[in-house]
Amino acid sequence: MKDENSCCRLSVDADLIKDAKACLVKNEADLLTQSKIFSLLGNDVRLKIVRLFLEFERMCVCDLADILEMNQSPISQHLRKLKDGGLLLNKREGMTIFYFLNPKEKERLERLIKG
Amino acid sequence: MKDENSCCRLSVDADLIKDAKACLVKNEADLLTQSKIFSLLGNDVRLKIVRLFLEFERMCVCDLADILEMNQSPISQHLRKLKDGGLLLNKREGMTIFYFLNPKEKERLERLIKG
DNA sequence: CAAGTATATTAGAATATACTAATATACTAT
DNA sequence: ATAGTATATTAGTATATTCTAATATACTTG
Repeated sequence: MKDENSCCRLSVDADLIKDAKACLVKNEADLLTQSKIFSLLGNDVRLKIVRLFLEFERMCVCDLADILEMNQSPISQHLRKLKDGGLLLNKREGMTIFYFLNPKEKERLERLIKG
Repeated sequence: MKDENSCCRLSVDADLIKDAKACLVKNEADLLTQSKIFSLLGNDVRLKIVRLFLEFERMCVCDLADILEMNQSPISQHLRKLKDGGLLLNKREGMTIFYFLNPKEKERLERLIKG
């Protein structure tokens, strides 16, 4: 009789299993943060947006709609996700709401995207 | 009358739009590759799997099922995606199919995940 | 070859994602 | 205040994702 998920080698690798579990627990805190960021950058429209902000200081929704040749609504929705995820901030100036990289995340994003 | 997506500042920022479009075109090639990798790492189970492979040379499906306390089937499905995405390779040895990092991607993954 | 085992695949359900189209909000400026 | 404009939000639809449960595959080994 064997565990539903385990093959017969279980006893041999008991140490690996234990060590690996410990390894995950140790990194649990930032793992979810990290996967959240990856999933934000895992959409090509959002990745384009973030890449643009690495080159161009600040842009408004309709700048991006023009650049990406998309409607304003989906751009706005992506910007919201990026803002909710902490990657972007925004600031109104007159009629325009400018978005820009959250300075706290800029270095990380540069590292992730530009290498 | 105005373009559906554009606000009245369009003419002012014509250069930005042009430069930004050029910027995207220049990076188009690796942008999709990059967003594909990010989306693979944007799932917390897959991120855990890849992190584990950065610490432990090679593991089989049921190692991972034990470690992550998940059924074999979803693990197998995630491994397939990681393999299809070029991040993992595998090799049968006796009864066991071992997965391991694709050496061509190891450095990139280390950079992305460990910083 | 036959039986057993590790792994892969499939179908299906629940949920999440990303768009369109329409509308609401919040500000500006006369 | 009123009208106008930039942006945000909502409802709805099509598609994608991720799991479970069941089954198929491919190998090993007696």
